[in-house]
Amino acid sequence: MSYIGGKWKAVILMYLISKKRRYSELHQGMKTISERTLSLHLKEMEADGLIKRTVYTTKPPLKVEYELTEFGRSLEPILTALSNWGRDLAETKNLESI
Amino acid sequence: MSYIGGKWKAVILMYLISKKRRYSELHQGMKTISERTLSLHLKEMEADGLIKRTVYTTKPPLKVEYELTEFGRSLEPILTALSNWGRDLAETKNLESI
DNA sequence: CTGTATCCTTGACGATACTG
DNA sequence: CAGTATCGTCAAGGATACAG
Repeated sequence: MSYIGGKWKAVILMYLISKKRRYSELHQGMKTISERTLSLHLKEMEADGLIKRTVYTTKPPLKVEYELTEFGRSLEPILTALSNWGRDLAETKNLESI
Repeated sequence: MSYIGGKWKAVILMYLISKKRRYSELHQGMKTISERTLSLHLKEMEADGLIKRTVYTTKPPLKVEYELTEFGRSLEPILTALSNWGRDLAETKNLESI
C-alpha cells in the first residue's frame, strides 16, 4: 500500500503509536532520516488522514506535535505484526551466530 | 522492510499463501505486473529465503512452481493484517458513497 | 524549533523483444 | 512455458542551505 510503503512511513507510525511526538523527537529517533524525507512523509500522511498535526505556539520557537488519527490507529495490527516479525528476525540472527 | 516492500512483493506472497503457483498463474493473477518485475521479485524473494522454486521438467514446455518456505510463512500475520485492512478500507469507501 | 527549497543520485518499474 | 536483456522513465530519498 501507498499508505505504509516507502522506507520510513511504517517507522514513523510506530513512533506515534505509543504517544504524541514532536518533530524533533521523530527526527532524533530516526537518526538517519533526512529532514526533507521526514517532512514530506509527515505531510503525506497528514493528507492521507493517518496523522494529525497540532501547532502549540505562534511565535518561534515553534512547538508542533503529531499524533495518530483514528484511521491511523486502524493500522496498528499491521504495525505490531511488522514489529513482532522484525524482532523475531533479529533474535533468530543472534541465535544462529552462537 | 526490504522483504515485503515495493509495489508487488506483498501481493505475490499473498498469492502463495493458499497454494503453490506456477509462473503463469502469478503473471495472470497480477495482470498489470511486467514480466521483468515479476521475475526480479521472484528471484529476490528466493534469495531472501521466502519462497522456493521448483522445476518439474527439463525439456520445454517448462513447468515451474513457487511456494512459501517456512520463513516465508512467518510473514503470514503481516500479510493477513494487510489484507484485512485493505478490505476494510474498500468497504468504508463504498459505505461513504451511499 | 520546525520546517522548505534546491540539487543530485539511485533504484523501482514498465514495455518490448528475444532465448532455452 | 518461463523467463532474460535492453532501454527508458519517473519517483524516492539523501545532503545541504536557507526561512518563518
